[in-house]
Amino acid sequence: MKFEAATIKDIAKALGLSTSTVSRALRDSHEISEATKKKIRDYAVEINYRPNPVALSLKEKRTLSIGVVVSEIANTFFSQVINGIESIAYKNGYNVIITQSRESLEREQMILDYLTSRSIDGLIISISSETNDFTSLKQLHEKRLPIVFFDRVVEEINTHKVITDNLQGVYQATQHLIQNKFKRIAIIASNPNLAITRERLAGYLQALADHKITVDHSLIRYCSHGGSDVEEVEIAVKDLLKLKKKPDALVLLADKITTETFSILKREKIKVPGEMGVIGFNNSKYTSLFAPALSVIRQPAFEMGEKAATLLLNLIESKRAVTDFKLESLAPEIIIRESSQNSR
Amino acid sequence: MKFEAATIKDIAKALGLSTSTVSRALRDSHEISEATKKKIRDYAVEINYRPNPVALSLKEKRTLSIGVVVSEIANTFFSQVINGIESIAYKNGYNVIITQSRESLEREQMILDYLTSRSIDGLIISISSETNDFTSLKQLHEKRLPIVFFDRVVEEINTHKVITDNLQGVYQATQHLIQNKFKRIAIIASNPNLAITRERLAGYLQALADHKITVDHSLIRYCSHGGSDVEEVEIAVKDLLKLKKKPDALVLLADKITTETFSILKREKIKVPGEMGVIGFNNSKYTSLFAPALSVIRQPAFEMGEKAATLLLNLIESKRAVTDFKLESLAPEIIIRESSQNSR
DNA sequence: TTGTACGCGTTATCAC
DNA sequence: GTGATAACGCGTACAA
Repeated sequence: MKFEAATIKDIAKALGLSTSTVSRALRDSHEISEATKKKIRDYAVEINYRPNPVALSLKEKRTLSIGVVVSEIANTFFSQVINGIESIAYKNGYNVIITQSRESLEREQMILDYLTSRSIDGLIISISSETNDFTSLKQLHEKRLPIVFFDRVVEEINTHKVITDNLQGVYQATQHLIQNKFKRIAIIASNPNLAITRERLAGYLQALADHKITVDHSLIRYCSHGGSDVEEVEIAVKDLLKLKKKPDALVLLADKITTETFSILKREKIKVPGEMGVIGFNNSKYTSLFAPALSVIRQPAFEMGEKAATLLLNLIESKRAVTDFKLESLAPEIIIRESSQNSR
Repeated sequence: MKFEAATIKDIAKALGLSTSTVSRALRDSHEISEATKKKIRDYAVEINYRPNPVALSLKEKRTLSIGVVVSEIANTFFSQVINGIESIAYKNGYNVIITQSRESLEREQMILDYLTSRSIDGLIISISSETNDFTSLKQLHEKRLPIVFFDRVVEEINTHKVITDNLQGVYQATQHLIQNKFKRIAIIASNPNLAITRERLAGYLQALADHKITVDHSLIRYCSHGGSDVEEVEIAVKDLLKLKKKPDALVLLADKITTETFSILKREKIKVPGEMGVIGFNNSKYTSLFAPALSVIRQPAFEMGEKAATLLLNLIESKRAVTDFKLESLAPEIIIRESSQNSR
């Protein structure tokens, strides 16, 4: 079952003209007489002619579409980034093909293989938490596929990158807890493979150092799937709760880890913030409706998407090879609500 | 800046063969000798040859991609549906192009125009809340573009449709409130243009009728943008609160209306469920973390996506014109939590 | 001002 | 068993 559409040929035949005349008329070439142009245009409208983008792509070796790879669309942060990307892309006549790696390296490879077999002009990607092998991304980069990283970037690949100032965000969050008299601040991080995990941890460590608090390594936990595996969060939280010297506050370094942890604490009837102060990364509006309302580190997701898309379109449309790559670091927003206010 | 990839021609030239031989060898045709095949295959692997999907599309008049139009990706319900669509599409070698109408008829038209100018093989759509003119969808349908509707379907267009059993869902939710001794149950609906709005309202009305409660039309409100316009929800809620005979419970007929209303009640310090019982459509996991935990009507979103995609692929791949169209109606899940439990 | 011929990458058809 | 050619739809260099 297929639906057929009109082509230039159809117009040419119907009007007794050649395809080139029709083509030129439709592109408003000055070498076509107004009379013919009008005739052709009118007929084109009449039969609702649309140029075939596939034929154009083949000819011009571009598809006017960009690929986006995120770990999960349903994650608010990513869907907001995608909104940003989309808004810029559409404005510039580009299509956006969105795909999800679901935190799997294997799926990410498949997607990259598929997308880049020539059906996209450029790529915007936040790598999966599993990804520790960048050869296929490197190959694509060497083949000069325009790539922009955001959020989970690959440090070793030299191209545009858009991130949140992760270190600052976590530094401020941790400092906020310290100033609220929390004494044993634990942290649950995502996969240590990821550069953002290391940066975020650095913010935590620096805040402790600046406030002359010695690091207790038993208070640092990792979730290698960034919280998308519910059990790993459960293990991390319960391990912390089992410690002889329990933490009295938590910094949570990924959206899913944050909500999952909050849910576990609720289930375990741990009072927040009474027994446990909580602040964590999360981009959902819903966290303000939690009880207690959740303090969060919020990333400027929409803006990140806009920036990433703008940079990518620059790369795609630049005539010569770009060598001056930017690292855009946007300030996160620290939203203090009840969950991190120590009443002691 | 562009990246070039190997073509059949390159292989042919390098090996001193014709393009047709190479093409046949790569498709494992029996009319090519094993020796030649091996030589060609090895070289193809060596230079990492990938067939150009654009050329294939042009030749085969299909793009192996399907378009999806939703009002907003960031809406959990839609992102879950998209997950379902994606899972089926990828399994069958199809690409998914996701777009957002942002509840705007104009944007929806643009998207349809763009997508269907031949760059997709089929369409899965949940129309925008503004859409009351279906001519362009009808035209596409007449041109035999395979279309599957989900959620917000167009009744007048005869094709596959996947919906939740909206009437039942709202019926049960309303009945639950009645059984919990709520006496004045108000309802905030989405745009009355939408078939789902009418169905959902019918569920409410039927539940009232079955329990011999007379309908009070002052308790029925509409949000024409489905709650994506914050103010319209604010107006609806405040109007209800201003009534001389205030409602003591609310049924909310769209995801955004639900969370927005909840947020307003919280801000206005209306006790839920003490002063106002609440139940509404919502697909986010987060609602269980609200205080009070929110009772919801949950749609089987992932499954809806799977079903819609499966039906669409059937349409696309069917040899003859399909005339037997299905209306799949999936059961919603009514999740009772605190917000709808009357303690009186 | 308009028409002819070619190429983008691939495969089907026909020829050798 | 392999090669040449046409076709998919479009735009453009070259011809007229």
